[in-house]
Amino acid sequence: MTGTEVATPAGRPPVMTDVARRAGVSHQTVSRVLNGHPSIRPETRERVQRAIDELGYRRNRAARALVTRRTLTVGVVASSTSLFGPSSTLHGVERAAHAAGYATILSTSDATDRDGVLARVAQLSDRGVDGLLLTAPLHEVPDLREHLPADLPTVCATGGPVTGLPSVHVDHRAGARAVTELLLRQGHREVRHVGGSPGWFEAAEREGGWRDALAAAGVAPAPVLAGGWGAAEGYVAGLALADDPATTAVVAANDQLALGLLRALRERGVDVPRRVSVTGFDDAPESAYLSPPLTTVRQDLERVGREAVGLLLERLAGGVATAPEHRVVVPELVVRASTGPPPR
Amino acid sequence: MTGTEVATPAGRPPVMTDVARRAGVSHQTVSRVLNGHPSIRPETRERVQRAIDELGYRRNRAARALVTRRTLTVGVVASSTSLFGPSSTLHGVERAAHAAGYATILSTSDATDRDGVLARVAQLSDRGVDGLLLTAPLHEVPDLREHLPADLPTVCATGGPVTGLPSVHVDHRAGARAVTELLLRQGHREVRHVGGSPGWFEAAEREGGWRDALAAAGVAPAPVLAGGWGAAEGYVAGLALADDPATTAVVAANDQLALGLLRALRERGVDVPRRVSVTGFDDAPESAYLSPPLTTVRQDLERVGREAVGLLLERLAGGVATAPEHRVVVPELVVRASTGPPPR
DNA sequence: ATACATGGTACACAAGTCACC
DNA sequence: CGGTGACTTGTGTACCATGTA
Repeated sequence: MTGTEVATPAGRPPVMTDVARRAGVSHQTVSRVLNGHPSIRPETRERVQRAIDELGYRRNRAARALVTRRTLTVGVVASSTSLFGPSSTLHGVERAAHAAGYATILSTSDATDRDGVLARVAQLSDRGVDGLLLTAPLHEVPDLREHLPADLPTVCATGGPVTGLPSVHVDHRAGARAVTELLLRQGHREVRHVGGSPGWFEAAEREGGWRDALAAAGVAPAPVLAGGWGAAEGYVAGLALADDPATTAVVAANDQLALGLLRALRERGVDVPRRVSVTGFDDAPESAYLSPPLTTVRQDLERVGREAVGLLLERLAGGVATAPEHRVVVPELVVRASTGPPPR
Repeated sequence: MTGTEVATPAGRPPVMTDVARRAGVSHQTVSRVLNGHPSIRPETRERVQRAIDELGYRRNRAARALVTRRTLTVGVVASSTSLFGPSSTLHGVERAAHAAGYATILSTSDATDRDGVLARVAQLSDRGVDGLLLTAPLHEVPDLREHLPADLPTVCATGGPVTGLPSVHVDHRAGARAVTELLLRQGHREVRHVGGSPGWFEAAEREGGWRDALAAAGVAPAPVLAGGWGAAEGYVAGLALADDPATTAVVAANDQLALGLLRALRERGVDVPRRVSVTGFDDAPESAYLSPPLTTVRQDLERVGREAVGLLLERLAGGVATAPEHRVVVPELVVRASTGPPPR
């Protein structure tokens, strides 16, 4: 912290015995002070502490890790970290882990690629992380559990529950159902859907929620428009929808898609929300400032990250492998100006 | 990788001597194989390798770090990781570091807070990272160099050059000058500026570039509108500008601000670009899909991250402290439909 | 005789911990 | 309370002796 490198006369960074010598105590006593052993006279403790400060002594992490078999590090395997969702989750993870004294090693794996993810996991395991947090889309790997190191506590913060692993996830289905129901309530007789990237649990669940709501209302779902997570895909879908006079409402799988949709509809002179209502999913910070402000579903992803870390810390502390717990975070409908009753 | 935990008969994970025993060689030979020592018979090498595979042996990172004094880990101190800019840089950093065999420990420090950053640095240093990469806004710390651990290779990937440290940064000034010049060329007699968050080098430099261009054209700069990095601040600025008939062009310090501006102007019935031209900075993925598509400045931040890692790796390998190098990444003007000639 | 390939031993790295006084 | 000494964690490595080609 001071920048000036305090060291022993010998020139090398101080070690525990240097502290002991300086404080006039033994190796053992310094260790007791450092690890909060009860039977240490306050005066001794203070003398040791002073020696530590004067020498600028810092415990060597590697040596501790070697003997304690703990690194106070958790590995995080994530994908698509440039997207708003994943990056929010990661932020929550990093903060919560840091607050608990753990560092996070992030390893991004670009694809929905099972072997890629497993390779990252192996690398992190080799690095000696105490636990593992997965946020990559993994629903395609039903036997994931068997492919992970058995002795490495692991939790998921993904789109949905993962077989055999504790996980935290948002109830995307409920969120999508809620927006769709909103539109139906406002009088729309048909609601279209622009899907997220194939292979993502989030995409499948949101589509599922949309279907659920339609089914409950007795409306037959029109074909899903092939999508993705970006504005470009939304734009393409929007151009297609603009030419269809029957369309009065569109549920997009995320806000970026909705942004692209809005652009395409405006370009074609289709008024939102008077002729077509549009909704998103995520509530990205800028979605309140689109034209018109976007009706969407807010999901507290930082909380998902926090809770996932909490779950992991429980495993790290408890040691006992209780049944895998699945925590569900409920999203919240945010109604803005991009939705309204259909034209008559 | 297999998930089945291969271990010695004793039940504990295999260590080097287990491999040696199994291969019928010595401790020393295994080590030589592992570290690529030249004088090893191919046949022996193979026998050792087979033993390693059969036992599922993995070298213990902590033990290696203890003796080699290298962890193959770099620490990254970042702030505002939820913003598009920082998160792009981080992505480049993570990928480049991973490709070079280094893991990254991310430590986010929320504020433009010098002590906060230094605390993160100290924690990472204690963790035994081999090098440090700073992406937090740090121009306020002219004597930063003296406050950092002297023996820890450190580079910056920030808004601008940092005294005494190697760094990679985008030439924000040139970027801002280029957009401003574009507007002047198109005939605008006055160009306003909505600034970024105070305390950020990026914000200061972009404002500087705007001023430079105006000065070169002999135009007196109107007061900067207080800003930030979010759409909300842009919206506020936009409401103020909408009422000013003299305003025909606005340079925003980033795309989010521009998005807020567009929203406010549309709300007030001000046509973009026919009455007012608007530009951003960043070229976020969705900026091509705003209405109208945003003229902006693209900066290759992933490259900034990559190059910063490259600089760091040089220091880690070379050892020799050459003069701090500053690499500058030149941004690129992206002209879209949000700009045009002023109304006559 | 001269490389090369390997074994054996010993110690270092820095901290944690146990038994005993 | 706290000192002493010995031993542990898993690798890296220097040194020196061997054996083989």
